[in-house]
Amino acid sequence: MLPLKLIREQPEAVARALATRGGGGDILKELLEADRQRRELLRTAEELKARRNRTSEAIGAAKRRGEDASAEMREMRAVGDRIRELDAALQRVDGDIEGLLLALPNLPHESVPAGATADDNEEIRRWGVPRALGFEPKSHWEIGEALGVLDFERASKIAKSRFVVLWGPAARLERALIDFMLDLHTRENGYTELAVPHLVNAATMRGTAQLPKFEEQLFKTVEADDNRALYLIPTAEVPLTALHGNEVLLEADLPRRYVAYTPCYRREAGTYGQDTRGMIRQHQFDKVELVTVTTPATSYEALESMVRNAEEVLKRLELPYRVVLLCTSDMGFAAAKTYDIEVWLPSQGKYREISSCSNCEAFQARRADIRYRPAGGGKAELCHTLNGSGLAVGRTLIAILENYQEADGSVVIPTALRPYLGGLDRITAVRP
RNA sequence: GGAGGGGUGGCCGAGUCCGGUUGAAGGCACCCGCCUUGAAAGCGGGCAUCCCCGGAAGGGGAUCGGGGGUUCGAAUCCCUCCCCCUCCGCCA
Repeated sequence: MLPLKLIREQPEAVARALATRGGGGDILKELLEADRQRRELLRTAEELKARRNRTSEAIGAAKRRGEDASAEMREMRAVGDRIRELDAALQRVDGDIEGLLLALPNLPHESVPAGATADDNEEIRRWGVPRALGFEPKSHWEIGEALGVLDFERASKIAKSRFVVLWGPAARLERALIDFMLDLHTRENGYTELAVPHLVNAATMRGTAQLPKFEEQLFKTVEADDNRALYLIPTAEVPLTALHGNEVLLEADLPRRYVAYTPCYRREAGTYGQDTRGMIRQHQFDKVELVTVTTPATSYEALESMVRNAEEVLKRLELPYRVVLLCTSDMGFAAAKTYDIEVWLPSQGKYREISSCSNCEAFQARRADIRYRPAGGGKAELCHTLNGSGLAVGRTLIAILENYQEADGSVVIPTALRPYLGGLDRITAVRP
């Protein structure tokens, strides 16, 4: 959410910034008009309330003196009715403004390249060299199905498409990846591990900006009273960021750096044609998520270190990747600046997203009310919130299957992971 | 699921029966000053948030879990919803 004051005071600048993300102009116009209306109503209502307060006090004083105040009381009854009308009108306008504000995306940081499509993203750096396989690389689903460790057929039987069952060594590999990532981030990168609810309420989803705009992407529980419905989290970013909602933290306690493993649930509405085979795009996938809550002065340093923390996972797994700075139109709704990390997938001959690290600045903090008290005391200020995958576990598993595939169809386990698999160094065929 | 208790400022905690100078006592924490070689203690003072008007000084409004109602006036009365705690039952 953007501050209304900023929109009121610098409408052209906001419009320009939003235009680079593709739109928002008409919403801005509506907002400015609604804001004008609101302030007019507010002034009138507050003048009447001031009068009522003064008179009521006088009535109280008169009554204590035993004097008659029925004329004033009659008058104030009429004033009260008028106030009620104005307040009702005000409430409608406030609701409109809230709805409009919730529909506006964050403003991009000045260092973000303006662009219309993903082609305008900027490659920042590459690490590692794709291994020369010496044979035609197979896709992860070909590898996995041949080994009997990825079972898409049975998954769609018991659920539907875009689910998978992992067998034996693949299931174990996934668990190993989770452990490996959590250990790295907690022991070496300074994050605190949390286990969080996978179902959250609507207010929480609003705080991180999944709602109201992206409801169709969420799985939701059915309740007799819809207001009490819960949503399956699409990422641990949601509970981790909302954790400090309606709190005032102390600057001395910042930054807060959290890591959590959770499954993520997404409807993937509108992606019917994309990545239909394999487990690139699933309704349920595992992810180890990093979240930082910090001060505005330190949030961009924090973004850089978060990307490095996520990259470290790929380095240790010896998977080639590149880091990409997303352009204005490719960023998520809440982000002011985003780096994607893309891992090499031999079967596709290209890099594919495996992590996304964003600084949301105060956008989520304003919605969720996450503030901090500055070290010297004084007014509480909004925090900046950041999130990043460290990493998407399912896609990491894919990357291992594809990058470590052998001519005989087996898959070598990356050295760093072997201690987490009881020394296992290779996946060979199982009988599902 | 049943029975009871409770939600007040950064925290603790009065006030709610009997509505009016209570934005709210007191304490803690915090900030400034005095005292002190320094610190502590002690003493004095300050200290909620948001919104609107205003260049500022300042003025006004709202907020005692949320929403609604009664009233000239509500932290206090009424309705409703939410959350937390204790006990019983059930249960991984």
